Amino acid sequence: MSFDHWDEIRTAYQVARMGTVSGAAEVLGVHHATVIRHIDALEGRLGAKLFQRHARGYTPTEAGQDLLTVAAQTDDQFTQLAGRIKGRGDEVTGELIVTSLDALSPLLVPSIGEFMRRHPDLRVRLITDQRLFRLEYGEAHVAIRAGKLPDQPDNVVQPFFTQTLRLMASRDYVDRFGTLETGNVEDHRFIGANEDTPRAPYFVWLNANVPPASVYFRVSSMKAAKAAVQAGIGIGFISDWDRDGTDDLVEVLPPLEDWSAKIWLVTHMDLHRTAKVQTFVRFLKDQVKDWGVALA
Amino acid sequence: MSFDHWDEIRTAYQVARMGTVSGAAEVLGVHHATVIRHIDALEGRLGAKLFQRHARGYTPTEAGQDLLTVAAQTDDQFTQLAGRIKGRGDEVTGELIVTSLDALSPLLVPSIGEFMRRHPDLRVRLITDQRLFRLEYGEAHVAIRAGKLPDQPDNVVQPFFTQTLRLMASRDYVDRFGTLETGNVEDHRFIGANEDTPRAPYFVWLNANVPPASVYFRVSSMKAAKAAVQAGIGIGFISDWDRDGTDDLVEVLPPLEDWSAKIWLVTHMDLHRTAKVQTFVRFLKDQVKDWGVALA
DNA sequence: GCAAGTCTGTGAACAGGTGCACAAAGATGT
DNA sequence: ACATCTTTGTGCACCTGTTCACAGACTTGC
Repeated sequence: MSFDHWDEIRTAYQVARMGTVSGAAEVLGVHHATVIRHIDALEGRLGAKLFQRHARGYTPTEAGQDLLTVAAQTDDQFTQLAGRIKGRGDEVTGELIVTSLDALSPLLVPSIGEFMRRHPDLRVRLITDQRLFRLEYGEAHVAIRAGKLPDQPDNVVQPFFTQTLRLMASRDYVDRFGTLETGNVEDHRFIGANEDTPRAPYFVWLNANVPPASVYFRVSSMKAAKAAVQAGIGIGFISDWDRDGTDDLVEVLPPLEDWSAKIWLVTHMDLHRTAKVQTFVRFLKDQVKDWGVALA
Repeated sequence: MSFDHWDEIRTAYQVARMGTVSGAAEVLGVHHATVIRHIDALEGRLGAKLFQRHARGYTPTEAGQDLLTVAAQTDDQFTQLAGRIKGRGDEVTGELIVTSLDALSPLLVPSIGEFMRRHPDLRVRLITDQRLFRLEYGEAHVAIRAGKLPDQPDNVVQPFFTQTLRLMASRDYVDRFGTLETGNVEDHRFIGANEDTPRAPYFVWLNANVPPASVYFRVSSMKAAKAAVQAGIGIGFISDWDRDGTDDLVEVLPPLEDWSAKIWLVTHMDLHRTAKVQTFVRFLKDQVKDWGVALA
């Protein structure tokens, strides 16, 4: 159906360009006997003469000239392709796919915006989905993951920062129920997670230390949890970096070690070395300082 | 500068198309180990990863997708090229270059016109030049030659027809000088060739049998010779097929064997088998019957 | 959850292609 | 007209790249 040996076309192309087998052989860096054999094989395969042989060299026939023009285009496109691929490693363009926890979006998105301002040719796709996106299938370039250190062999994992949380309630709630320091756990109303076996360490702590009966409100996102706390529904976890509209809230217990969650920056081994991923990862780790969170 | 191994791009193309090394190997008709080595070599040469390897196969990276689109175009163009080259052998299109003696143009051109009417896609270039065009350099597809049988090894030569000539003069001339049958050669006025050593057999005969003093008019073309005869300048050769405006001329001597010139149809070995050349040559030999000339 | 199937990956035997040396033929320059 | 140079063409030794066989890892169906 389609051609079997593209190299032979390349050889024939150089012969047509140079006009001689010897010249083509020198350009191609092979012996002239090889060139002759390539041409013979190609002609045999096509069932048509591509060149007229004479003592001064090879002159292309009609078919040979046709091949010349086609192969010239191909050569052009391949050189351009090679240039693009080689060059692409050094520039930050194209698409960057980042998968992250939705909870971190308020933190992450402004930083990504700043990154895009520095690299105008970059298109970004931020995926915050329940399901785990697999870097090895090329579904994402960079993943921001929480929890235990992933042990995927092809992934290069580096610590991003440590997310510490504050257990808070509204001033209104404290007026009615007091803080945890003053009262019993059983007398309080907690905001928990929908999942029975949550992976977040603070919810693990909650499951372990708070009876289910005291959990009056269960949510799926940190955003909902924060809103619930602000509404005075109960005691809930709020990220330490989330200072927006938390002035009216009070900490009902000093932070515990058990609540802190390590956040990891994960890239695929193959993509980690590329400039696009590298600069993005470095930029993100720089931003951490401005976020006012604990470094990992 | 440009790519060294086009076959590797072809391999990578199939891998990108199929998604797996094994699938590509089957399509390419090689072992899958070969495919892996090609990809590895190509990636090493480009300095960039083209695919992400995982247990379900190879998924192309950004660079791999770029290669996919480029190589798809290439594959298309190569298949089209092969189709054109293979098909070209069966059809009579493109350009047909014929080199001939200018003297035969009045005979040849109408026939070529008829041939072109049968093959509308054919463009023809008729070269009637002093210098000999060399078929082995692809300068012409078909050559019409006179004289001795050429012995070029790569040329396939076949007899076309035998050009016989008539030695004629105007009625007016005969009234003044008589014919050759009635008078001496020395008393006549001949029309000869400019060249000292003419290749045409009838001029060779003229040189041998007519003293230079009797040659009063020398020309470079048969057309000029005919005009000279018609003007009553002297005795000259006119092709036997040339009946146009020769009614007022009289033959001053019956045709001799020495005057006849064999006309050859010459093609290059490589091109002789092609349908374009074949049909043209056959058509020409058919036309000979209508020309009213002696078959060779 | 286990087994079958599919995929990638790698070291060793093998073979097809490559390079080499030499020959022949035509072109070129003196 | 001769010698020199360039070019194509070919048989043989060698080496690169291919095939083969096997292993390992993951996916998938039962």
